[in-house]
Amino acid sequence: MVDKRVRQTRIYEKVVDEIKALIASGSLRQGEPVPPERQLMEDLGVSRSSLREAFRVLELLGLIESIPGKGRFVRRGRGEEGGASDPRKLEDGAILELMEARRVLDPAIAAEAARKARSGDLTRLRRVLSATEGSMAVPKDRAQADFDFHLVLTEATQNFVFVNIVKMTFNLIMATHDRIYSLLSDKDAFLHEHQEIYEAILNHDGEGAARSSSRHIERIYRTLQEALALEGP
Amino acid sequence: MVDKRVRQTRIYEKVVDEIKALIASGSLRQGEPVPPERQLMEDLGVSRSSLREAFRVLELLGLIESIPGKGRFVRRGRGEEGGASDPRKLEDGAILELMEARRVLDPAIAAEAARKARSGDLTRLRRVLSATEGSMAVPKDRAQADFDFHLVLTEATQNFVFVNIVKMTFNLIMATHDRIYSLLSDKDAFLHEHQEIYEAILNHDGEGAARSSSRHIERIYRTLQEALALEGP
DNA sequence: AATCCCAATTGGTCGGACCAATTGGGCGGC
DNA sequence: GCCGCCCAATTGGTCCGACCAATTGGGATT
Repeated sequence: MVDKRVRQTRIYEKVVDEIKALIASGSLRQGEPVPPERQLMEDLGVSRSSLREAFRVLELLGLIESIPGKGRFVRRGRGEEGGASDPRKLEDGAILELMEARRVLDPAIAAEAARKARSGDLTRLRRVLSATEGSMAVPKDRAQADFDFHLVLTEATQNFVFVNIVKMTFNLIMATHDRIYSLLSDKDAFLHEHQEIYEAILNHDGEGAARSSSRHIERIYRTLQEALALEGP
Repeated sequence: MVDKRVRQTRIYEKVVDEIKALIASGSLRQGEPVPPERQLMEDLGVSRSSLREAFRVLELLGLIESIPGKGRFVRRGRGEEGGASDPRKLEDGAILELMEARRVLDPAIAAEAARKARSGDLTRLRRVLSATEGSMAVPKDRAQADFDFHLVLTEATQNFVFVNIVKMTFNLIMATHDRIYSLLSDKDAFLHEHQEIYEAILNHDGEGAARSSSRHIERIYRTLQEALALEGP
């Protein structure tokens, strides 16, 4: 009998969701302090350890900031200094921050990959491209395809720092902001742009790869910006 | 005199980088189990709590999988299944790779910081600069000063992805290669370049900040290249 | 030989303790 | 009365010890 057991939910995951819900509902507003650990233990009925593991995650997601001796604070969203912004904007802000980082990174990585790629890397890129042509219907598959392509691309740079960074950012995207790929529905554009990047790399054209990659991420960025603006209250 | 330390690195962050280094160096291979918590506590000399917070992060980054009752395992990356994963030692090559990543990142971060910095960020930058003027004698202090400056600079971008990236890459430097800073002895150049970046940010001059940052990192890159070449075989 | 059972191992959770940084209020000096 | 210093309370960071649940492997039983 195959073991179908689903992974049990850890307590810290529940806490993460509860805090995220508190932020989304407006109970915790941007810049405001989160109740201290010792009080939350009581309110949520969990131990301090679980609480702290949850906050480690929330920090990494860019939702919470911890300051020893002071407290934890809901991070301020983008730009909007003036008060009363939609609480929902916080997670949206995190998504846009992710994309802004990629606007810088992706073209540079593509250029470096074009310079450094070996034949084995090209083969693997080709394989990823053809493998994902048919499997981009569901948002989850699009996310996976995008991740696969960019990871293989990054590994072609043979720079472990880039690889670490890409793994990290994409995992952040896929772990918690899977909403992104339901907003990005144009699979043909995805495939075509990836193809374009691949061809530039095939020709060892660093500048071309950077340009294609830049167009790719700029389109995604604009699309997300518009989609998130539309969703507003 | 007050301790000028601007920021202390959390223990779990160091653990995260040590584990990442173990994976990158090939000491821990994909699919293989990570040593159990109770043994790692001893090996790394940290408490189980810090260890567990580190693994929460490594899980979120997709590097580790935890299975209760069994153990923790290095997750298989999607790009590199074909075996032959050339695990390189984290040595001189890694230093240069780190610097190549910074050649791309630092100017972009400086430019973004120039656009986004608020008065509080400028104050903190000034404080870091003046605090480190006198404390760059020992290599370890130079490393700390460089880290502090770049971290505060990055936090001025108010982009948590950049902050995460910088924390990780710099911690990687300091954990495994404080040797870098014994090769970089020109403390006046360091200070002057940091000062220059600061002034560009003060004027909200994105392009200027990027140029200064680029000069800074290029000098470091060249210096390291020469130093490592001299040390060579 | 096959099966069952139990003890050891491992991650998950809890509670308590202490440290370091920050903060705010009260006390003392002016 | 005002200013400044100091201390106690608060808060996150770290460590330690304990117990639970799931898994595993080997030995005892059948």
